[in-house]
Amino acid sequence: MKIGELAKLTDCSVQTIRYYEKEQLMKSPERSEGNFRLYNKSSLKQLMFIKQCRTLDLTLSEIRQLLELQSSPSIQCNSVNKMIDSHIQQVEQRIKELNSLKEQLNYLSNTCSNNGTIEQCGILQKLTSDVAKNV
Amino acid sequence: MKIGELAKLTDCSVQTIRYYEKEQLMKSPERSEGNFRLYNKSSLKQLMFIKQCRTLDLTLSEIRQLLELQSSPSIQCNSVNKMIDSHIQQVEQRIKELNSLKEQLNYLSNTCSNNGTIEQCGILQKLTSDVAKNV
DNA sequence: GTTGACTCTATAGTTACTATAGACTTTATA
DNA sequence: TATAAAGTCTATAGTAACTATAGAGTCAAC
Ligand SMILES: [Zn+2]
Ligand SMILES: [Zn+2]
Ligand SMILES: [Zn+2]
Ligand SMILES: [Zn+2]
Repeated sequence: MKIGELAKLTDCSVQTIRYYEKEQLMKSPERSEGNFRLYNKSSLKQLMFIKQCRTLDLTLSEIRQLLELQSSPSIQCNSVNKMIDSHIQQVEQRIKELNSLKEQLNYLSNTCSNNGTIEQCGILQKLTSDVAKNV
Repeated sequence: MKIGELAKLTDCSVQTIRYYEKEQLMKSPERSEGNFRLYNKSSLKQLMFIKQCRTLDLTLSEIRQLLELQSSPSIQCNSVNKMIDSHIQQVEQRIKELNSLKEQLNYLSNTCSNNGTIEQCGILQKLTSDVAKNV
């Protein structure tokens, strides 16, 4: 199949597929006589694996590592574990941050009566006075 | 004060301050005879305001809008409100996403006994079989 | 008068794409 | 068969918000 079909099947953009190839996440496929990329089922699997990893927010570099590991099936897998666990921690950390952010934003939002002028706006006043506090 | 002192006071990097100036978030300060930037208390306030907004994850473009609004104190403030409320929604959305991500990652993590080989690794198997499922 | 710390501008790199431009190939239609 | 449309090719630049570097100039102290 040509790149456009692969793109549709995987819900990736054509450019993204070419990008993954350039970044060595996808093997360079064969080419047709007219120099078009030709993919097969194995390419499809490869790309779906990458996509799956991306939905888990693994970086391209981490995915590259996983792909490398897969090519040495008899070594220990604890590095895979470490990677996933460190991700979980990062995600947890980010959730904490965002929850605190949400609180702050809600607090700010409540200080605005929503029918006054910029000058009277509690949000801007709060943003400015927090500044003063911090200095 | 010179840029290094401002950087220390605000816990920003020198490059970031210059970057904010280039991006028109900070006014271009006066210069010394030797062409060094010279800042005052007002610059300090400005930068702290920006920093405060950044900790709330406002984009530089949004901060620029806020700064512009502040210079017309008598217009309505509802646009400020809209901006903040739309942020809150985005943050909530992201928290949801991350929670679901965390679940998936935890599930993956549990499928690894942590003392086998790559070939036996439940994580990689799961990542690959999820792929198959999606196709 | 020279060392060292600081500053200056301009430029490139980061991440994971996305969006062009300009040329070529293939498919569909008249 | 001619041509138009759709798809593909490479190469390059843009995105956000910085960060890092090179190479040169400034300033204070010893
Ligand atoms: Zn990671
Ligand atoms: Zn308001
Ligand atoms: Zn926003
Ligand atoms: Zn494992």
